[in-house]
Amino acid sequence: MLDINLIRENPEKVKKALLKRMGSVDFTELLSWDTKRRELIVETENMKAERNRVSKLIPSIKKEGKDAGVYLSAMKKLSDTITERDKTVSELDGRIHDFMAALPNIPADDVLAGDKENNKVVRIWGDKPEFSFKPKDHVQLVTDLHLIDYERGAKLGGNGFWAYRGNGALLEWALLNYFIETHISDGYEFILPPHLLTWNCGYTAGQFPKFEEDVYRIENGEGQFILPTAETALVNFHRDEILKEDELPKKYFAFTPCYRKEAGSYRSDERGMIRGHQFNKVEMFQYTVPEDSEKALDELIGKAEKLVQGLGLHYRVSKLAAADCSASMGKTFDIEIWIPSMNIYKEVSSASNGYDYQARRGNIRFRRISTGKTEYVHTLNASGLATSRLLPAIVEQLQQEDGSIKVPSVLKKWLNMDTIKA
RNA sequence: GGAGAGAUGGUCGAGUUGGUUUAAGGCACCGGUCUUGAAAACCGGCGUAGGUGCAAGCCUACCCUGGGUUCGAAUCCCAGUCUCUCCGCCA
Repeated sequence: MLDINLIRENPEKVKKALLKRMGSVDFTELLSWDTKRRELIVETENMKAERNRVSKLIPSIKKEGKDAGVYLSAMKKLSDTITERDKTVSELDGRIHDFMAALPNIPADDVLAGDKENNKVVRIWGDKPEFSFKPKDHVQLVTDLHLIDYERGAKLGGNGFWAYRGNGALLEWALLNYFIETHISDGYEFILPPHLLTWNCGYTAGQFPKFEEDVYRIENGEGQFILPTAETALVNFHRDEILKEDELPKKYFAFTPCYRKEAGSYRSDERGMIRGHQFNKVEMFQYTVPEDSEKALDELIGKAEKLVQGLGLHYRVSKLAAADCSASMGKTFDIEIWIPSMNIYKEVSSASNGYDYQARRGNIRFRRISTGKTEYVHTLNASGLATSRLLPAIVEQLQQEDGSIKVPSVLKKWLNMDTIKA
């Protein structure tokens, strides 16, 4: 949610910024609703003040034994008018709210306009592995090595699901442990949240109402949906709270599977486990004071990169153009990992600064010590990491001529073998 | 799933036969006086939001949520949510 004051005071500036990510922006109607609303509020509040004043007089009039009938009927009439005007105000409130709730975040000044094609590679780490033999693709590798069972996964969950088995499950579990251990030692608090969330959680995160179709909803539940990312849970952890300035930043991470409908997605060219309806992810999250959020974003990207580096995998970092960022986010960097067989870099982490956008939706504030006033916090999230693209990258980048996979040394604590063999 | 109890500002808590409570009071917290410093004591401040005003301020709303009754609702009525206790069922 944007601050409507920004639009009142400088509609052109906001419009210009939003046009970096949207086709068209028009505040004319919004501003007329807003003006009308404020006029009506002044009117009705004056009436309410009058009603309060007179109502307070009535007991003493009665006490004196006089007849208050004149006042009663006048106030009855006034109350009816107030009720009617209040209805109009709340209708306007609703319209304004719906309009505001549908607006995405304002892209940061240094974020380029346009969609994917304007994403900028800002860093490259390592080199594309060269093979002295004919490398296999990950679908073949994980199948040959019995790491992933696609057929039985689809038998159980339908198209877009797979099952980890044997060493594949161990490898997955080792990766998650590696992430978790790293985050704990960096001072992040481990959260295991509910996987079923209420509608409000989706709203605060900025996924609802616009992207309700992207999540699975529980048909016979109490209106919950299954989380598409742990971000949705973590951003709601402090919803409707006023935090203390000196307890910020709050640093959390969570492990959950992520469930996504991926309706209308480009699955056809993405074999294997590049895009599924369920994947595992460890998610980092920070609540910060506004002036520290850029620094926090750097920290999050750095942490995600360090995890990939630890695995010894070639990747690059891209700064996303405005329209490629999620609606709630003002700035996003993706860490993209090299998938040799596809000749392409695929996202394994997305690190974003939401600024105060989610905080406004979720009413998440802190009290500034120097002023005693409340302000909205900034919220940031970053995957650390998602495994569904990582595992293909690992098996493809670290495959050897005999078809086995070299196990990264950071994982040996949990996966006690040098290579994964058939 | 059943029964009971409850929900008031950061926290505890008064108010619940509707109208001198404009939500008392304690604690915590902040500022000040005193002190070499601290504590204690004393003085003052101290919920959130919307509107209006250059400002001081003023007005309005909010006592779990949403409706309703009334000139007037923390207080009465209806529906719901959550928490606690107990019982049942279940991994």
